[in-house]
Amino acid sequence: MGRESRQRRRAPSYADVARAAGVSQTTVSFVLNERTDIPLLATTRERVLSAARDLGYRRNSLARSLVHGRTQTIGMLVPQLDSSFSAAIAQGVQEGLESEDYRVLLGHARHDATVEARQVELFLEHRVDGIIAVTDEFTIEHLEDWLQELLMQNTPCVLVDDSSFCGRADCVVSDDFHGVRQVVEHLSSLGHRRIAHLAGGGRVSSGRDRLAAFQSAAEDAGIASEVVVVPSSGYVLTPWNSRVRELMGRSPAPTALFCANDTVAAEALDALDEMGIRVPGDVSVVGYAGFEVGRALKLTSVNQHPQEMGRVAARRLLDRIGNRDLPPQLFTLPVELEPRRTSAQAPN
Amino acid sequence: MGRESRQRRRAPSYADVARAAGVSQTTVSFVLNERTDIPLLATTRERVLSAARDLGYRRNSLARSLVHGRTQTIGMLVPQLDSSFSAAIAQGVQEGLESEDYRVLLGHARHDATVEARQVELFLEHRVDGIIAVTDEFTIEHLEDWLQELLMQNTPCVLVDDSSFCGRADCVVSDDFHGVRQVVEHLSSLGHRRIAHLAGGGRVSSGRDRLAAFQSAAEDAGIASEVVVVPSSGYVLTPWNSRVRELMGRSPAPTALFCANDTVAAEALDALDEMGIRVPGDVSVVGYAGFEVGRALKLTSVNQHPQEMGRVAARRLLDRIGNRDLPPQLFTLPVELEPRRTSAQAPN
DNA sequence: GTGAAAGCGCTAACAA
DNA sequence: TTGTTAGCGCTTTCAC
Repeated sequence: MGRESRQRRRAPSYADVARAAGVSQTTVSFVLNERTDIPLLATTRERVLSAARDLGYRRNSLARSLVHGRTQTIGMLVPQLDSSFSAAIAQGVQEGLESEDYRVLLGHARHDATVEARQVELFLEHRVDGIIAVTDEFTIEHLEDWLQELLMQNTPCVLVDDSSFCGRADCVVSDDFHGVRQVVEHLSSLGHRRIAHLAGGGRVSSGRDRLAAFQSAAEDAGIASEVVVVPSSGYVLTPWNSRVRELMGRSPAPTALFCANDTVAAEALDALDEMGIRVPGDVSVVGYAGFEVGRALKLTSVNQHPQEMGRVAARRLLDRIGNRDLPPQLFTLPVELEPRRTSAQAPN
Repeated sequence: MGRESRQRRRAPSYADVARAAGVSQTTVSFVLNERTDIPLLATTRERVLSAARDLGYRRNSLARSLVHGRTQTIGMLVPQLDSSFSAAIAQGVQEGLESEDYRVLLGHARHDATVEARQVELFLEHRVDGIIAVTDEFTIEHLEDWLQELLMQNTPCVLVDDSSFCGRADCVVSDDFHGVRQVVEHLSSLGHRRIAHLAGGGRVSSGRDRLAAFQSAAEDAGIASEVVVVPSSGYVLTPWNSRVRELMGRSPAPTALFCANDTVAAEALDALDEMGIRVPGDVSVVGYAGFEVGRALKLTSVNQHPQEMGRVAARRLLDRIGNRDLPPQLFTLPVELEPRRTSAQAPN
């Protein structure tokens, strides 16, 4: 048990197996890859297999990839993992890939465009077969920089949660238009007219889409003149608490708050609680795209299906890897309003 | 623009750069790897660099890894990503790796031991430099199968969230002993004696530790004879709702519920709400290790730091990759009770 | 200062 | 039915 024994010894290679079985490397390759197109003596097959087993042979996918020019690996870029949204997408991607044997390289951009670009670079150095990128409000403006290059060199690529590039790359998004519309119709049918929309960021397409959908739905409901939009603060964290206080101090105050996402909704609920305003008695609150949080708070909210988005993205990426000439496509996944406890008939 | 142009053309290699610069591949290698130990004419350096730039050369890490016998890649095994716990660990791992340029291969076991083993196999075929595995109640019994092999071949490996193997492998866990103790002391200091513990699974070490800690803390608080432990159902989803109903129907009923995790706590809150029992007026509820959910519900709970666990695991793995002879170590990270709105003075 | 050549572990023509 | 050989893109020893 000298120091040697603690080193990881070189893993056995075809050469070792070949020597042990008394055949050539080619034969080893044929046997271990189960090449049915090649006729092989059952006895040689056996000899090779048992030699491989005895030596504890394990295929080396690096060498394989080098030869094939294909890594059976995709890169998955996420803005952050500790958000249930990205995490669910990541989970869906893995599920979509599961049947094929594909590996996933994970790149975590932590909302930083430089890190993001570096991760893409690492993916490319690794010669991934394709990339799935979950877009991010904070880096979307720099997406073009690297996406451009991917498209030029025709590297398969699917963008999730933003449709800005839908003519040039595959995109998978939620149907925010109908999601928002359902919210407005829900509130409107409960008699709400003074609806305030605490809006998300306008940089990512989903933010813009939701805002546009809100306004269009308000018009169709004939309440466009009474709704109010509270924009987010752009690059700094929005102080929703004070916004809500200001909003509810108006007269007439809104009877419903439609929040851009469930985190905002949670903050709004806190503010209302502090002000002694009852939900849904005095004011209704609707969230958007929350998972655990929305459910835990029994928040009326729009359910998105991030896991499904991930699955769709993965399937599409595989298709595109198979045929790089597919035209770019936009996948719009349905969402649905789930009324829970925070919305009710408008007061008065 | 024939079909050719749509194919991904072979990426430029050293051979191409060498030809363009009129030097040998060796020189290209020296220049592009910034080998300061090799004396090189500034002019050749320039020629090589500009040729590389012109051709859009990008290093091929597969080939590199093959030569070096090192991939600068680690495998990260998670039971599932759509739980904020694993996701936060994953995030921490990435952060811990960030300074070095390491890649992360993601393996998602979806609570299935077969899938898990397969992912480990994929990691090994990819010749990862090490593995970080987040343990899982549902597969822990089969962990031994593959861990054994990793240890034998001395592949660096760090286990997160279970200490069962702490003598044989590096483990990173939360200090559940003190976490639970803080809960019992908190409740006890509020006058609670009849505390019910809705326990987690006993398969993973953290489950067992929490239970043991609960009982020991109850003894120290002199309330051991009054506490009650409600075990989970083992392999099926525990119907906590009915358990809580049964529990609160007893006489005397407990005045505090200590839940194994925040999801259980959320279910308990629902059940209590349905029964018209007020929290924390009639009964206090304490959760454990929740993040978004616990915070959103304003649940008194014990905060763990999964992100920090991931960081520690990553640092340790890097250390061990650097020196495989380190003795296995157990890292126990602090946790702290955060009293929020669901715990209060015991009634009467 | 720079290059030729061998080799990392595998695959695939082409021979035999 | 199996072996020989070249080559994937890179690093490195050893010459020049």
